[in-house]
Amino acid sequence: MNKLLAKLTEKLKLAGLKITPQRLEVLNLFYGKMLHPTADEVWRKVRRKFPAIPKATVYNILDTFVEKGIVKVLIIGKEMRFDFNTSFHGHFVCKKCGKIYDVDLDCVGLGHGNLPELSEGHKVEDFQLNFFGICKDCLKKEGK
Amino acid sequence: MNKLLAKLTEKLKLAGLKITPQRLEVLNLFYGKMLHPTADEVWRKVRRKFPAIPKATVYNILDTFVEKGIVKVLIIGKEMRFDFNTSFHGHFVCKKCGKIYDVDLDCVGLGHGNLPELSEGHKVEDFQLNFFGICKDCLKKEGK
DNA sequence: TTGATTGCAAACGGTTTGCATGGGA
DNA sequence: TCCCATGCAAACCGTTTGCAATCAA
Repeated sequence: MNKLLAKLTEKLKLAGLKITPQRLEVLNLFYGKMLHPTADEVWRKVRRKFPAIPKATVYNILDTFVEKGIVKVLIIGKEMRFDFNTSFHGHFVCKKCGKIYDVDLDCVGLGHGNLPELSEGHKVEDFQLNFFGICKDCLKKEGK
Repeated sequence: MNKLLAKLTEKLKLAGLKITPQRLEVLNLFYGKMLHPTADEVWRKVRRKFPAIPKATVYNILDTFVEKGIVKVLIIGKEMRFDFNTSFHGHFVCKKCGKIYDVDLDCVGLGHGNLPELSEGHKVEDFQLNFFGICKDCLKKEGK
């Protein structure tokens, strides 16, 4: 656990950010976990340790992280979410249970930072790919 | 031009919607054109013909069209936009000029309604793919 | 005529802003 | 000490809601 904190502290230092308990807590709660929280969800969890923390501060922390490339913004439906996994990957959103999964993009040739050539001639630097459908677990429950 | 109006009228009838001048005007302004307006942009254009139309009515019309499958919702950055081209295609957003282009997805095997098999086992029914980078026109201007 | 659609105003909620206070380097 | 970050309150703005008036069928 101390090892984790040391790692997260290092993460902040590398980004040129000051080490604050609030920032460490946000990282501690979500870093390396494949969750995709909204700002509100982050706020609710952080409040367990900092009951009086304003939502604006959480937005502040998250915005800073996005700016420094520690997290990525993710728009699912009409919601802004935060992705603490910054590697190249896609997302699958289950229409039934609403869960969001990370998905590997080798199947469409977009894995590991591989960028496509578009026939239109634009220079691609980044992309966001969201799939929608029924997830593995919900398929099982349906018995199909 | 009358022929176009007839076609748009037919479009509404097929969707089981009443023919109103406001709905026809929205379609007339955007149907078949590869634009990706925000609700505000639609409102501004419709106001030229209906100066007193409230924004809520435009939202109403657009929501109805989405429900009936005449247009698709598109979230680019943090903005909700409307896509009057409902065929399977992706979007390219230029970081320089902000323009949004439709792009063909054959290059990643996702053209013409072709859906991928994900290794994770989820059943894909739909997807949304946005590319970000520098567009053809801006590349030219940069002389690269 | 009748229910759907429009016009209008007010509410709503997630996000942003401004500024005083406090804490890390 | 000096900023940067936090805490707090209020503003902001795109979107939604409720309801009366109007219009297409």
